[in-house]
Amino acid sequence: MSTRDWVLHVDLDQFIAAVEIARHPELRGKPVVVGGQGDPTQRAVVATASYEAREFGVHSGMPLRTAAKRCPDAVFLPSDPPAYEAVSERVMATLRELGLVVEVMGWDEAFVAAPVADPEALAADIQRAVTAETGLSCSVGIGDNKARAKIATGFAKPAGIYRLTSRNWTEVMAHRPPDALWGIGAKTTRKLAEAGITTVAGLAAADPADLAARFGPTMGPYFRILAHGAGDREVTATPYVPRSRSRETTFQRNLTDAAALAEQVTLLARRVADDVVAEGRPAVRVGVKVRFAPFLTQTRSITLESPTSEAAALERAALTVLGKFELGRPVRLLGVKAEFERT
DNA sequence: TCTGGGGTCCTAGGACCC
DNA sequence: TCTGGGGTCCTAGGACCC
Repeated sequence: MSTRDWVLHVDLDQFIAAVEIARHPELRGKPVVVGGQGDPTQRAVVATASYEAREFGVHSGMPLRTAAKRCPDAVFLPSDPPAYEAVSERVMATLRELGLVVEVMGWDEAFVAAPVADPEALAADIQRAVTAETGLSCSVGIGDNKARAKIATGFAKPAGIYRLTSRNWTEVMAHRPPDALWGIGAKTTRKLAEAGITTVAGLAAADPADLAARFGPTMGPYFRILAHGAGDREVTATPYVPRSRSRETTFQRNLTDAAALAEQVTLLARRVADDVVAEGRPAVRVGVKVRFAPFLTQTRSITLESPTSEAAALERAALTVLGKFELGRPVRLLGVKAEFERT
């Protein structure tokens, strides 16, 4: 076989739980749930559950309280982002040391350019190197573009390798619901069903003009392209430039008092200002998010008169934006966001 | 299932201008 | 002044992803 431009998608298995198990070996084989402060009575959700915990129906995004009901014997651990960040960097460094172009997609996943004749052999090399360096296992999807490589990884888990290309796309994907595609979720799947489209094959055959009318001029036709498994194959190591920085907090007890809300917004704005300074580019917009009990979320924002990285100016702007809300009802979450200039 | 935190991109309406 | 059409900016919300 000749050299081709394969794309590999590398995804660590149960990453956060695996990092915790690696440093607490006595937890291996047990149901482990990581999230929040590790206290299942608090307002927080599951970041990652070990495969043993998933057997009980525990999954990411589930409230810790629910996880504890489903799996009372699970070990609950607090989330420790700096630890995951450090392990993630070692994984990415390992991939680069193999001489690969790596496009990082998050703590636990990356695309890798694979201009090789035997992508399965490279995938196995990657798995061995990652395990040797970190003790963690990963799954690898092989595709003729990024979209297919990403979806392939789902079929490779755990610790496997799977190849998805134009050759087997229809056989593997045609009968599946639209949310099997990367970029289509539950909401769009439901809207598609209302239009009589319930499978990837149905979406691939849909009328682009009809999709545009239902989902907008960009998203509609794009969904059809997704259903064909088409997409770009360019893997770039260019560091990405953030568009925004934000901080938000869900309170353990709802807040109502105006002074307390202003104080919390000020604290969040200070943290955002630190991030803006670290970024080295001024903010052009400031937004505030308020989630009222039980779960109604509103946002307000302003464009700054002039771009700034000054903490005092960002705090003032955030308080001004807070003033645009009709407060008085109990608040469960506050957030502050700074946006940078689009280039 | 009483629903975290940090992001990205798209849509749509109104303001404003020519 | 019974009211066209295009372009851009601002703002709020929605969907999705890790």
